[in-house]
Amino acid sequence: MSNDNNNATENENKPSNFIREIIDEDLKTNKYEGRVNTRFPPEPNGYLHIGHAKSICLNFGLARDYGGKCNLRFDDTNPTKEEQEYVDSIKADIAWLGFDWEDREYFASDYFDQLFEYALILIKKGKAYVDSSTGDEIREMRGMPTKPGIESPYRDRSIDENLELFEKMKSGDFKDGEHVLRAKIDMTSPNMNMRDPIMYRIRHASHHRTGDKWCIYPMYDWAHGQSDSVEGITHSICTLEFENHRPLYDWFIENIGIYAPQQIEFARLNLNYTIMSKRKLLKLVEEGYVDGWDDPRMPTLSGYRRRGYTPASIRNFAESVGVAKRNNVIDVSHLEFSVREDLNKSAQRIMAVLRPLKIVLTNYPDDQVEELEAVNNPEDESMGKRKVPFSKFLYIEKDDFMEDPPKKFFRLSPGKEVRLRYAYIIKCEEVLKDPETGEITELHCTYDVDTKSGGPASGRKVKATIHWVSAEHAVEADVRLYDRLFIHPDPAGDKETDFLEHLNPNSLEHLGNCKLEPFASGLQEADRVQFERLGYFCVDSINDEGKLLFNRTVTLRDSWAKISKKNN
RNA sequence: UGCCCCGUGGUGUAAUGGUAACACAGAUGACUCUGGAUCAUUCGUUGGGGGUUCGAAUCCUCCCGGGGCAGCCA
Repeated sequence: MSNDNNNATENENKPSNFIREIIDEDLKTNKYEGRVNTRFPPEPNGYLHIGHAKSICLNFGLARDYGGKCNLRFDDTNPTKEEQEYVDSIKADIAWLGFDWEDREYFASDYFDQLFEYALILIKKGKAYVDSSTGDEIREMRGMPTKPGIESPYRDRSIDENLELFEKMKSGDFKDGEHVLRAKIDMTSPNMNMRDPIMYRIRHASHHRTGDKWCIYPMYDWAHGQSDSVEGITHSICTLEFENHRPLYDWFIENIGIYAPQQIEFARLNLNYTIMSKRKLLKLVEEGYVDGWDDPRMPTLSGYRRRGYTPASIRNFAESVGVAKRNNVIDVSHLEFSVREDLNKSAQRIMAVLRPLKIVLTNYPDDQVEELEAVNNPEDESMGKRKVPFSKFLYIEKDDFMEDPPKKFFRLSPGKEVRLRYAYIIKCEEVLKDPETGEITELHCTYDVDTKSGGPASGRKVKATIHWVSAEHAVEADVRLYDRLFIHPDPAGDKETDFLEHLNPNSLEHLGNCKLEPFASGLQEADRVQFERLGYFCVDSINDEGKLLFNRTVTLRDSWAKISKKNN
């Protein structure tokens, strides 16, 4: 049932975008000998989220469509934040999304030796120097966006002295922070990134891959472009905040004198009612506001996977949001549309009663059980049919009965009729209540024998058809319903308010007494089904007693919900 | 307030000097043994001023608005 379409080869709806235009132009002018080589460069300091999915689909999609390649490269230049666990999860998530980096799995740390050699070149050219100022001093001298910086007193050290000090930095003669290697560019540049940016810092920290081999680590700016260059990347696609880094990216490559890829920036994906910052997501995980990186309420790929999203639905979503340079906030309804569209075509239907209300069919023979035929998926005839047992004692959804219904309520109420899906039309004759609490405990109904589905009078129309489960045959299950994690459309938008204050206290509801038709007993972990009239659900796990636990992926579109909301 | 980027319906994205389009969302209706799906209809937009042009969302210019940059983070 979990037949994930796990190759992202389908030619989904793909409007052009400015990046494709750049590539088209480069191909026309033969700028890179007709090559297209992109890369997806995550830092292994957290789990991938839906924003990364956009970048993955973009980079791998471009490579696929232009007959090029896309590398996976871990940008692991900061040993204090990075872990193997994240490397593993990132690879798993990309593979799940349906993309294949083949044998091109690289790490910035693969290039530490090469980067060191490049640094030597710049030092020898008099274009890099060891600065022995403190962090505070460097910050001070950098100036402000509106004010030029001033040059460090160490800026004019001799090449020999720089060479010697840099070697000593590498060999561990200094403590953290004693020196840095800086590029000698222009302390008065209006672009802060060009004010003698730091290339290396001393960090006596163990790296998840290089261990204790290094105690100097390259900064992002010093590592990224050169890594691109070494790999022969043609189009180095990154997000908008790196726009001001491009002159530096180009400067390093030009001054070392190596192959020059082209950096292109696009607007990252933002979704309302959630956050995308890895730092904040980490906080939710570490402080227990969610169950982990893969909590189904998280915007992580592992969260969506556990929630029941299909890879194709996320790919389609990522394609449909487009690529541009303007900041954007996408409404979650786009994402929800994307899963529903996919699951509607593929999901097995079953009947499930989440909040059971007992029904007795007073005129139905006591011991009779009928096997009724039900359609597995009305959108896909090839999925066939199944049998559903019907008997005198049934459960229906509490929401499907109202003792005192409003105008447009079409479902069951005293004296009214509804059709039980695939079964009979029934009529509510009597409402039984708990004498203490007044709570409705049971409904006595009669059924109309002639109205059996497919039978002679089955054409008789009633306003509504509701789902049901035979009490004696019901499979017990737990179900988790999810709502948005935050009540605020932009939880992190207001710098004054802690984003945690916008958490939705009702983002998770656990239902422990759900009744499912017998078909459910054959379900496996990660299987996705539609509970008719309710939504799409995914098997989270099955406990030792064999009891199923479901996560609700997304509700069905629900026009009644809108009507009843309007009435309130 | 130095530099860089960006302003197209409620949201996102197209239109690349020639009728402003597509999707989502909303509304209405048809159909329906899922108030689902499907189908039809509908709502609504080029931030503002000036300029170039037969013709401007598109080119120029000024203004306004939004975002980014002051980590030894990426």
